[in-house]
Amino acid sequence: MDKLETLTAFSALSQETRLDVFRLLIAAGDQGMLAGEIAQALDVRQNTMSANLSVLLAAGLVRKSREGRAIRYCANTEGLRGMLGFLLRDCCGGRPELCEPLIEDITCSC
Amino acid sequence: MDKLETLTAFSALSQETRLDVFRLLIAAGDQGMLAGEIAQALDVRQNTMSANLSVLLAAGLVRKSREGRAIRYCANTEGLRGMLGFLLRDCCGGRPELCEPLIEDITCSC
DNA sequence: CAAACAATTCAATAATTCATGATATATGGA
DNA sequence: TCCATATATCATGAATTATTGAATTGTTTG
Repeated sequence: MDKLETLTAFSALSQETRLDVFRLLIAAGDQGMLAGEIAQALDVRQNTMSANLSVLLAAGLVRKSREGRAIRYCANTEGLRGMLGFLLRDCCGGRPELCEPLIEDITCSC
Repeated sequence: MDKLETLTAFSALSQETRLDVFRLLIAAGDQGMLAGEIAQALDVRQNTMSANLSVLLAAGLVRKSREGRAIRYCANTEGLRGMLGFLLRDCCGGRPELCEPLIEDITCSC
């Protein structure tokens, strides 16, 4: 993850609806949610939600897959991990081996 | 850390100069850096840097302390921790005890 | 193939954010 | 007190971002 990707990810999460979506998808776990379900759960219009989901997708924070005529979205913990990795890369006096294991663990494949 | 604070923190880190500053301060560790040093290191005008430092301060991501006529800024890992905590609060099917220890550890008091 | 449904894209407006120049505040030293 | 240094604030204009209504694409069912 480079600086631009990290900025894009932070920018994506700095908007209320998108933060709500990401947290919802984190809570939903591996099975994710359909776009329509997400819009309904958060009481946001369909096209607004679609635009916000595209932003999260472009930021690498969610993944999508078609399911019949609906589209399923899942949180992409890989993206979150990359973001934290870039942010904290030099946090231990340039010895990343001290922090990287924690960053690996935090993204909850638990 | 509530939703508004989290949004403020993400917003603060979604701007290139501020992301650079935060990473610089993370790397600088406990001793932090003077406002002028930061501006010089990143080649940013004094008033622009001051405005950006205020944003980081308001977001709880840095702390400041006066030192003679200069002002020293340090990364505030507490703020980062809160942000991640809010983001991942429900990541383990509502069993925070699975993730919170990791979130505690990640902010590198190492 | 046509109708219904799910989601996306487009164009336009409204709101927010950013850097800048000028000015102001605060501290230390002569 | 007067000046120099270090940082912060203010007002402005330029650029970016968000939401909306309307139109469009892709999918399933009859």
